[in-house]
Amino acid sequence: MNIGAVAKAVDLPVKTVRYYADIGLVRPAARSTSGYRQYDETELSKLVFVRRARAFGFSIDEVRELLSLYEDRNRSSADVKEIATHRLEDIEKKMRELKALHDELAHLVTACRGDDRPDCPIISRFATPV
Amino acid sequence: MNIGAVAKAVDLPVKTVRYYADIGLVRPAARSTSGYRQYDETELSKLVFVRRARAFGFSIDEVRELLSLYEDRNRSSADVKEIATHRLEDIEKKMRELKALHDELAHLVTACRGDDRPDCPIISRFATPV
DNA sequence: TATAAGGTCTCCAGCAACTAGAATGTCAAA
DNA sequence: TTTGACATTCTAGTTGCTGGAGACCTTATA
Repeated sequence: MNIGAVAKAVDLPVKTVRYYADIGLVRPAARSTSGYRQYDETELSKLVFVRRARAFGFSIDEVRELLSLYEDRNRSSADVKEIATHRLEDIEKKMRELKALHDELAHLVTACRGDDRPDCPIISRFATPV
Repeated sequence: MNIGAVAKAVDLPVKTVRYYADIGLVRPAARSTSGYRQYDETELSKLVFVRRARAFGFSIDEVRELLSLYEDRNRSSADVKEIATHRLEDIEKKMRELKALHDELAHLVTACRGDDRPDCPIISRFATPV
């Protein structure tokens, strides 16, 4: 299977598949005589796995780790759970920060009249000392 | 005021202040004979302004725009409100996505026993077809 | 068989917003 | 005077791709 077909099948851009090959995340099974990357089912599964994990916000390094667990028949679910739990904590932290940001900005937007006059609490909030 | 003192005063790394000067976001008021960047109160205010706006997730380009509004005595609050409102929408969208991600991952983490056995719904979730 | 279209290759560059480090220059105090 | 802290410029790295150039390969159609 050539890279174009693979990309279509796993719903990733060709460039990305090539990139994953370059960084050794998911290498093609082989190369054709003319140098084309050849993939088969095993790699397709891995690429889908990677796409999913990436969509969950796992970094490439985390995906690499997850992938090795996925490939390892002896992996324990504890290892996986630990990585996922860390990610969950990151997400929760980010959510809290985003919430705080949102609330303050929403407050400012509400307070700003949005007319022709220059007075605006949003600008003031950024300008006034801590 | 030299860059080190400025950085301390506005609570930004020296490198960042230099970077902001390089990209023309906040330029020093002058250079000393030996080439040192010289800042005064005006730039300090702007740098604080930039730090705050960045902390709110505004991109450098948005900050640039905000900064020009901030500098312009004739700006209308409507302009500012529009930029802020867009940012607010971005934040809300991101929050929704993060929430969805969080809930699914939390579900998976809960479902994963986290013991020595390899069975793990987190891995399965990434591995099974859409 | 020739040719055109489209797929693939490698390599280089760039995105955002810094950050790190090297090599060098300047300044103030002991 | 010499040390040490600070400053300068420059290059390159970070993350995770993405775009383009120029060249080669494959397939279909005329």
